[in-house]
Amino acid sequence: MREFLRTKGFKMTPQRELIFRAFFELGDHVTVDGLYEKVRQQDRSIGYSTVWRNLKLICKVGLAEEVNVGDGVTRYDRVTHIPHGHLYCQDCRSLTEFNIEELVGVLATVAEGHDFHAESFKIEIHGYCQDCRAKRRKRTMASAVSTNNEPDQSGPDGLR
Amino acid sequence: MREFLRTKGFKMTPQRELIFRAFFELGDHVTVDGLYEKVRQQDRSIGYSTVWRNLKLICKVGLAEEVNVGDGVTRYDRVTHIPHGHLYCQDCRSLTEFNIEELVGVLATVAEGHDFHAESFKIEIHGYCQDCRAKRRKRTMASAVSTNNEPDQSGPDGLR
DNA sequence: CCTGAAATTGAAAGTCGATTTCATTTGGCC
DNA sequence: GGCCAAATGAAATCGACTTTCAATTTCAGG
Repeated sequence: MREFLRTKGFKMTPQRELIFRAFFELGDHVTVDGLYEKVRQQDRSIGYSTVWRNLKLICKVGLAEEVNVGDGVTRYDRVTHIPHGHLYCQDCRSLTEFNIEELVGVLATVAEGHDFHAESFKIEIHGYCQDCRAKRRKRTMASAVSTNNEPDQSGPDGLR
Repeated sequence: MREFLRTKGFKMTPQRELIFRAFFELGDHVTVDGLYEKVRQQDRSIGYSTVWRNLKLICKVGLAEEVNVGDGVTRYDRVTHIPHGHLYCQDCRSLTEFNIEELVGVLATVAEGHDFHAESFKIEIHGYCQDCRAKRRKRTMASAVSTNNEPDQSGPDGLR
């Protein structure tokens, strides 16, 4: 790794070493905060910005890429070269991957048809995962008439 | 419209009237700033938060939905019921729609296979539109050896 | 082993769009 | 008309980044 970075003009530091290691241990869909937490367990002195910068660096050297499902938090995936989409649970915010090799062909055709130069494809299915549905059922069950947990039936100005 | 809102417990106001009208005139992919600009041309006294709240309201009553391509700005689309994906130009940030009726079936199957309750599908093709590619070619052409416009070949710490 | 330029780090400050607060002003049903 | 919840506008706040800056560290070369 040190060697790999050196060839790209970057130096290795203890912090970087730790951050890279932690990133690959955590696997996919890592958030800056998540990685920061993890890294801090080993070294309380590492700053948030250092973690952030190194996550960006990992992307820059091509080992990861940002994933943005539109919930305001950027996640980082290891680059795999196997095109995949994401199942995004709107409840627990977890991501699950699924293969989309058969779909990229269709999308490539669509792009072509619009004289658009495609760089990447993004496919997401938003909804509720098995676990959260189960929890929700239980919760609703428990509170018979209940304090509504669900759909935003709030009145005017009850935006949000 | 007034009637439609009333049944949902909302009142009509001159500002709301204006904002709703402007939203439907602008068409798809409207941003808060964009709508604010438009609305302000008619009434300089309307505040940004009023525009924002009404855009949210339009979503709440089911007439629009948020579109988030991960560039930090939320756009609003009129709800159509015709499933569509977006071609997103990374240069000019424009959105173009394309039909995905044939793909939702595949995605529904994927979700099922993961015991995931799908609520919505999101399909995006990120890349460069025809126009921007043309402009880019011209620009590159003009500056022979040039000041590089392209790929981030910046050195260390040149994150961004 | 030294050196010095360049890269890196950590804390703090700054961005920027989204969202909320709050005092005040309506809208619409009696 | 009068009431009261809903709506508005300005300003403050939030939160996830992103940058700044002074101090520290790395490592290519002597």
